[in-house]
Order: sequence, then C-alpha cells, then structure tokens
Amino acid sequence: MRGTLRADGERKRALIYDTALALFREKGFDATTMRDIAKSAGISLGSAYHYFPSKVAIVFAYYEEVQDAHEERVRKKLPRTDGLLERLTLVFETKLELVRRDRQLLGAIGATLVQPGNELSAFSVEGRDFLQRSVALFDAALEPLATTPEARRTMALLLWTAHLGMMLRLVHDDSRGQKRTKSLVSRALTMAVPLLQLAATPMGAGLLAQLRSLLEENGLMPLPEETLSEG
Amino acid sequence: MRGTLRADGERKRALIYDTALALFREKGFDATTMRDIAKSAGISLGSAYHYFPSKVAIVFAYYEEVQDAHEERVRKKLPRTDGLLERLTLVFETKLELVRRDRQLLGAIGATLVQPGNELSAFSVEGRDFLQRSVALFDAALEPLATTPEARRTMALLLWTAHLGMMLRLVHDDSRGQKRTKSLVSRALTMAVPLLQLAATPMGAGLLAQLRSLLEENGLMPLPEETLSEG
DNA sequence: CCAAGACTTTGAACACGTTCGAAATTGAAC
DNA sequence: GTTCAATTTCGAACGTGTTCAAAGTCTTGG
Repeated sequence: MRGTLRADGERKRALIYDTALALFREKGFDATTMRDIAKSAGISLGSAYHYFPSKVAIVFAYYEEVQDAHEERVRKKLPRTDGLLERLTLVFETKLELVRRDRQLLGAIGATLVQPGNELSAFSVEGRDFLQRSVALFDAALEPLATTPEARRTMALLLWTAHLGMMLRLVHDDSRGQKRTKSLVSRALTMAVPLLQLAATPMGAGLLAQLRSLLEENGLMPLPEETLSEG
Repeated sequence: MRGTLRADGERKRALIYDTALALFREKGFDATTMRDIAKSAGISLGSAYHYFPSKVAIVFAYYEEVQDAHEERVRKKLPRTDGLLERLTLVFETKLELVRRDRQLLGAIGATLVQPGNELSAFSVEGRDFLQRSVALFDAALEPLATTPEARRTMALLLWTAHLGMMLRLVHDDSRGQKRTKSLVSRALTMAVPLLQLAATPMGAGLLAQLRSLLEENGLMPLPEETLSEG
C-alpha cells in the first residue's frame, strides 16, 4: 500500500529529525556531524541525505515547527488578551520562549539567510509565505488599533523587523535564561506602543503610507492582487 | 634586518589579499578555494594560512579597508556638506558605493556575525571598536542637530542599525546597479530626517533617553567611563 | 664564517558536508 | 508467485577548510 510506504518514510524522517535535534542541543550544531546523526539514528550517511537534502535543511524543518507552534499558541491566547501592549508581548514572548534554548540553530538559519541567492530569504519569493505567516501574527495582535488594514499591515511588518532584531540579540545573549533579551523585549515594547498608537492617528497616516510603498517596492509586502503577472 | 623581514611579510600578505579579492570578485566567495588563492598567488596552501588564519579572515581584512575608505571619504566631504538630509545621504551612499559590487563578501561577513560566540559581532567586546568607528560617522553627520551629545549618539546608533538594514537589502539586491537599494536609501532618509528633527526637540528627549539606556544595557553604546572594571 | 634561534614554507593528512552509482527492498500488476 | 519499476539504503569517493610537524631560510651574535 502506498499509504504505508509514505507513512514509513515519514516515520524515518521524523526519527532522523528527532535524533538530529537532540544531538544539536546536546553538542551544538557545528559539533554534530551528519555521520553522528546517521549513526545515532541507526542508518547510513547516504540514507540521511535521502530525507534531508542538507544539514541546514533539518534546521529549517525545526524552524517550520517553531512557526507552527508560535501560530497555534498565539491564536489560542490572543482572543483572551486585551490591550495592545499585552497582545504584542504575547506574540514576542511566545516566540522568544520557543527558540530561547536553540540559539545555535537560529545562527545557522541566519547564516544561510544572509547568503545572496538564497531561496529562503525574506526578499525572495520562496520565503514570502514564511514571512507573511509571521507578519500575520503581528497584524492580529494590532487588531485593537482603529486604523486602515494597510496601515496595520505596515506596522505589522515593522514589528516583524523588530522581532528579527530580537532574534539577533538572542543569538548573542549568554545571560542566564536569556534575561537580557527578555528585558529588551519588554522595554522596547513599552516604548513602541505609544508610537504605534500615534502612527494609527491621521497624523501618522502619511508616514505610514510612504513606508508602505517603500516596503512594497522591496518585496516585503504581500502583493495586493495577482493580476500583475506580465513579464 | 628585522624591518625588511616585516616589510616582506607585509608584501606577501598584500599579495595574498589582492589575489584572493580578485578571485572572489571573479568567481565568487564560495567558488574560490584556498587552494585557488594559493596557486594563483604562487605559494603553497599552508603559507596562505600563515598570513590569514582563515578564509573569512581575508574578507574581514577587506571590510577593514572598506571602513577606512568610508571614514576617509566621509570626513573629507562632510565639512563641505550642509543640511541633515545631504549629510546623511553622504554617509549612506558612500558606504553603499564602496560595497555595492561585493555582495557575496558581505554575505560571508554577515554569516559569521550571526554565529553565537563570534568575537566580531556587534554585541561583543572585540568588535566594539569597529562598531564605534562606524557609529562615529553617523554621529558626525548629525552635527547640525541642536541637541545633547547623548541624544545624538543614540540617534547615530539607530542610523547605524538602519545602515545594517541597507546592507541586508543589498545582499539580496540583484537589480542593475543595485538601484533598488539606492532607492530604498534615498526614500528612507527622506522619511527619517523629519523624525530625527522631531526626536531632537524636548518632546523627543524622553524617548531618546529610554532608548539610550536600552542600548547601553545591550552593550551597544560606548562605555561612559572605564571606571567600572569590577568583575 | 658559523651556530642558534626565529620566522617561513611546505604538502600531507584530517574531518567534514555532500554526491553518486549501485545494490537491496518494496508494492503493484498480472 | 513472478516481474518490474520505484523507492530506499548504502558507503566509497570527492572537494573543501583547516591543522600540523618537518624542512627550509633568514637574522643576529660571536
């Protein structure tokens, strides 16, 4: 049966994934070799490459899981959370808690994201879904703001950028429990909320509109319509 | 004579550096191997490693040169440049012009910067001089702003962060002459200048002070005094 | 001119990520 | 039950960045 075959494949892929992640966390990303992973999973080196095209691909699978978990947790708690600060804190802190212990893996992702011609970059078409899903969470958190959808989307993208900054800080944060990054998030959000509220007023509309067209031109905004597919 | 020895060493180092850079630009960073560099420079593989501890170390030498050139050009033209927008444009565009053609090398630098435990990161002590020198240029550009030195320094650091964003955009910018990044810089600065002027008023002072302490706590501001060396 | 020490050069060797062709296994069709 | 194509497994082999110990060269002091 084809289903069984597939399921077995999935199971093996999961085995490799779990083994790899355990080793990454135990010895670090660089110190864990593909041979380690294969041996520890009880398969051959070549077999591992049948399920993952590269070592970082395993980390990208991890990040996909992080993204899923982030979405799930935020969507669950967001309806019960009032206040802009509280809602934004929820999105940021949930993400932080999810990745806090895996700084080396974030570093590996960041390294490939910075490579020109990489398919998973924020600026690339392939990475766009990834980006948009993440931005959508910030957008949802901004719901209490009475403003236009476009303005909200723009602010959400700004927050996503800030969240990138959080990740960069995290990668280098050796403090116990990553309290430095935690404190950074909390204080930065306290500062950001009044600014966001200001931006949501008619006074901020002009600035946001400018910002939006800037981001659009650089492929960071979702395309408004799919009707522009001419060469 | 010891001097001669040193000079010869410098000359050889320069030869390796020049050869490597030419190859990087011709074939790309990844496609250029250390063996290529050694062969092309007419030396052995081991000898290359006598002058540069690693392949990226060559790229860091390149970036040091970029930094020097950036400083020199900006310092030369800044006194003759009036207006905040013009001064900031000078700093940003000079940098962009210097690195525009070397996106792959920037990617290699970025990749190691994102690695935890890296000595040259913006958050590490060893990289601090690098950061401070760069921030100082933005600080100088902000001179027309009538405000406190601390506020100016804070804004300079923000601009440096924006400049990091420019570099990230650049790495993925395939457009002819990197006009996308150029346009981004020009438009972003147009938006930024009024905001900076606003921040320089008493109204913005509170926000800037908060921001400053935030940045200080994360090791991004220069230490005010060296008198806190109690471990 | 020689000896000692420092600096420089060398290429073999190592460990790694990745590729590849061939062998083994599987499931479906008859 | 046999056959066949597809999938999966395997580990040798490749190219890479980097290390290292041994050999070579040069500088200095006598």
